[in-house]
Amino acid sequence: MVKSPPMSSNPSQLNNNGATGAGTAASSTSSPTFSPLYQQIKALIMQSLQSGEWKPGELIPSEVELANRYKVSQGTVRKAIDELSAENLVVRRQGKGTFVATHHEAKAQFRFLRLMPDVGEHHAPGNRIIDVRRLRAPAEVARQLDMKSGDSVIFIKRVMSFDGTPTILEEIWLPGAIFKGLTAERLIEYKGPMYGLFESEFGTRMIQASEKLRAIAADEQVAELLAVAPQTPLLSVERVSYTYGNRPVEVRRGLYLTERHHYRNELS
Amino acid sequence: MVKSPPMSSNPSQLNNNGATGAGTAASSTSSPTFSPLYQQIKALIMQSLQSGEWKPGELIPSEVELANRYKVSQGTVRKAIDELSAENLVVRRQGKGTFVATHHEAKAQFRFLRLMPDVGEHHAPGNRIIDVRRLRAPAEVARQLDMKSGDSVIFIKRVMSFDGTPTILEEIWLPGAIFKGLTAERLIEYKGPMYGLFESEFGTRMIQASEKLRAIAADEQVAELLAVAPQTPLLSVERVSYTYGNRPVEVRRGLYLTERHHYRNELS
DNA sequence: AAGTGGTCTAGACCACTTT
DNA sequence: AAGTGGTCTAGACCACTTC
Repeated sequence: MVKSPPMSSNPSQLNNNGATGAGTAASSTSSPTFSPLYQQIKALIMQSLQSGEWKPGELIPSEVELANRYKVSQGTVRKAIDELSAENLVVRRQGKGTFVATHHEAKAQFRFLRLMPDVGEHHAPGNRIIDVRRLRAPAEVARQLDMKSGDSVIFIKRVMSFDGTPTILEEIWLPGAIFKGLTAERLIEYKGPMYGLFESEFGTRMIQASEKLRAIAADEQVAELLAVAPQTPLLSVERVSYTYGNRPVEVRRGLYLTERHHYRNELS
Repeated sequence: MVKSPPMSSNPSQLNNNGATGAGTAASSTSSPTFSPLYQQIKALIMQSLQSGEWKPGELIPSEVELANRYKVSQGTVRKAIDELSAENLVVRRQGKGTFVATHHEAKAQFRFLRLMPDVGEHHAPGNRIIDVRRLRAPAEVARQLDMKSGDSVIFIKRVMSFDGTPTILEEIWLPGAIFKGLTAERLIEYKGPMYGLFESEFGTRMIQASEKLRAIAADEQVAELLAVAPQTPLLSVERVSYTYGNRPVEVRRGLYLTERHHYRNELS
């Protein structure tokens, strides 16, 4: 007599385990792994993001609409979107809706560029493309990109300048299969962050990255490109970037001149 | 006629704006700033953490109990604790309860130590205390600690070793008023992370930190302490640590030898 | 006025832990 | 069996945006 819960129809093909309440583990029989409903919804939404059903910058369906589509309550959809929002995959705007996150925004610009000027503001960097070519992946790069050694990759070498001072020398490797049409011209003429170009022109959105930092001494070739003395200490930043599903799609090795800049990191 | 919501008594001195529903902005009149109920609850809980009503490692009252205390629903308390958990101020354990986070845990150890060995696991570091003394705060340190130049600070200088290899040279400044009884003996005899000592013996818990990284060259004094050649490139890490209420309570300048280690950072 | 995300409540059931 | 956090639902009202 204690119970008279409202009871809606069971979510179609989702693994909800009967009743109104929630549940994590298996209930009836079979099936190896179960997860909370909102995690399943989250995974479904992420699939739609990955497949391009909703593109960067676009509005995704409202919470009510998604709740109807997936046959769950709005609160469950809400919790799923909460996590996607916390992971910077979508952006919520009160009164307007929920949008697919994009690298074409002033806000998202510096999420992947942690080098800050010691004093003053961040200006738009200069971008000098030194080299773009197609080559066979070196063993170490292939390993990091989860490719076979010798597979085709696009290689980019460039120098970024701040206030006219060469500051970052970067080498970038990208899977050739994904970034087939990428040329030096396209990189030079493109205004804005490189990840914006990748997202718009190649349908590949970087959503996470892992960096290893070291201090090294500039060799002669590097010193010349950065216009500093050989042996100048440089901050070495080796990055592997990932797209949906933790698929590695970029290796980037940067050398940062830190005489008037620093790499900012918040520990929390 | 559309409404017959359940309606509980109004939360005592909290700024709930009538009715069952929520609300952010002002409703009736007066009062300058408002915030969602769960934010107010979060602030109240944080006060209890800061005041030491619930100490690190201890169990805090259950969600139901807190809901009764603050005269709000369990869901509202839940959302408050969700955020505290996301900020690593508390740790939830299903079936057991919610605990105040502590630096005395294997898990929390490496939240503030990002230097990782290139290969293999992290071993317990050796800790050689070079100097501990009381002195007047240099201008720059005073500024970072929000103190007056010349105020009393505790100064610590130490070298940490991994696998017997000197790897980190650190200088640390702490407000003298807070860390009065801190001696070299105490630092040497203490086993475990320094932040655990600060938390247990001085009632000051570091909850957040901000770091600036640079590459520099070792001078002769540094080179000798780290047993490397002068001019060896080192990773300079300047940290300001904060306790509750964003109060800065530590300045730390570290020089990391990155020949067999790297500073790991996840961008997400 | 209608639609969207944001807050709050109440109640139910679940999984996990301890008694 | 009792208590705790974890999930799910339904419904109400709010603030913000657009029509």
